[in-house]
Amino acid sequence: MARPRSFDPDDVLEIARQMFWQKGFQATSLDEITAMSGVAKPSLYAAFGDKNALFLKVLDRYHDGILGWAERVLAQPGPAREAIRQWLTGFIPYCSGEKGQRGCLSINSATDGSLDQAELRKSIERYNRRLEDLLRTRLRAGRAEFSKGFDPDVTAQTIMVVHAGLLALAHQRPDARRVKAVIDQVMGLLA
Amino acid sequence: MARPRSFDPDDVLEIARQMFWQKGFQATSLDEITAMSGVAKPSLYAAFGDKNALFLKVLDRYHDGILGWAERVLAQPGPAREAIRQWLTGFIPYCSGEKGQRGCLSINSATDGSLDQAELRKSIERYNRRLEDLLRTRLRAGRAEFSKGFDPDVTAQTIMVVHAGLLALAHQRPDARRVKAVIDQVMGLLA
DNA sequence: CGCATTCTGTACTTACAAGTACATAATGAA
DNA sequence: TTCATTATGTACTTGTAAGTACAGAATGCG
Repeated sequence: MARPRSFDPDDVLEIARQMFWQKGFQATSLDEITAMSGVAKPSLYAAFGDKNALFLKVLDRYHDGILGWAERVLAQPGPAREAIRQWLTGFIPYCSGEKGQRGCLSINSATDGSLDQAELRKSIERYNRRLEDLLRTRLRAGRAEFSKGFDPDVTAQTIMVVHAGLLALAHQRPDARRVKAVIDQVMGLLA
Repeated sequence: MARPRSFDPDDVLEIARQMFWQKGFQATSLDEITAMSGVAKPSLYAAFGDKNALFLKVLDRYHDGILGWAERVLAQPGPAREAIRQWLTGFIPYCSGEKGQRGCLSINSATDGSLDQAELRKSIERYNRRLEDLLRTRLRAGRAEFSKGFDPDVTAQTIMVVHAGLLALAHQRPDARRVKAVIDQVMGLLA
């Protein structure tokens, strides 16, 4: 009944994700996204709303990707300890070397002073809460593995902090072995 | 022999620090700094160079402040364990509640896509290295307090990661008690 | 006092990015 | 085929911020 869209919104979101992740929200212009995607600005506005709204969609997509992976890894059978170690270890490629330079889109965006802070914080908070829930649930389920004084709630928080710290320091492109050594040491808390 | 400067550069750096910290590099305009400081743009350019250079001076000042404090706290007599606990605990006001929202200027700036990344990374790297050196030195000096397998080098890295993680998550304004609980748990690694 | 020198304030240029007006193209339905 | 409807592309407006030209003010020195 009307002219169909000539592009796949998911493709554009994927391109925008890479660009926002690489350069940040503010430093990425819609003109650049237009150039990379081949989709003109009025179409972007029609499909996604303004730049803020586009970014929030990109961020949700990013969050969903990480959460999906976390669910898969943390749902594994076997000791909670090993599931969590594997989850943390999986971030090493994103926390070290050249690829680490861009850090984490979620953490990065929290500082961008031109984003709508209210919406942004809600999105990030939801993401952090879900991630922490996954960790806590797994730790509680594996309680039998740990000593009597073990506190799964605080430990889940601590792992979140370590995870955020590794990604915050990733911009410095640390050596992968050092990152691994830190993870190994932190795993000592799961006892 | 010429007209003297009518403002104190340190005052301007202090004002700029607050503004950059609150809103980020890109979102803070020189016009705003002019308005807050009462110093006109040509004077800013003459005194500090362009916006990048001004920011780097502000960042160095910020780094020096934290390093100075860390040196004081970590040079304390007594157990290394307590010195480090006190150092970490001292960040709680900056990692929680309303004041935590702005996070850490150093971590925040690492993501800003419009800064000169080369100079910026050098500055941050120097800062991180010096901080880690302070921690490592103190841990090595207090070796007698710890068990035989204790690794002061990796532990210094881990503390850096936890520190960065707390400040990265600070934007979500977590509860101070939760932050403290995480620190307490991490202190368990110093044994 | 008069002069060289450096700072200050106003007002400007330039560049770039967000968002939009409008004419046109592509579809499904009647 | 014709129309209603929605997408597209060009070109525009608007706002804002970085950086600067230039005239004038404030100092020390001779």
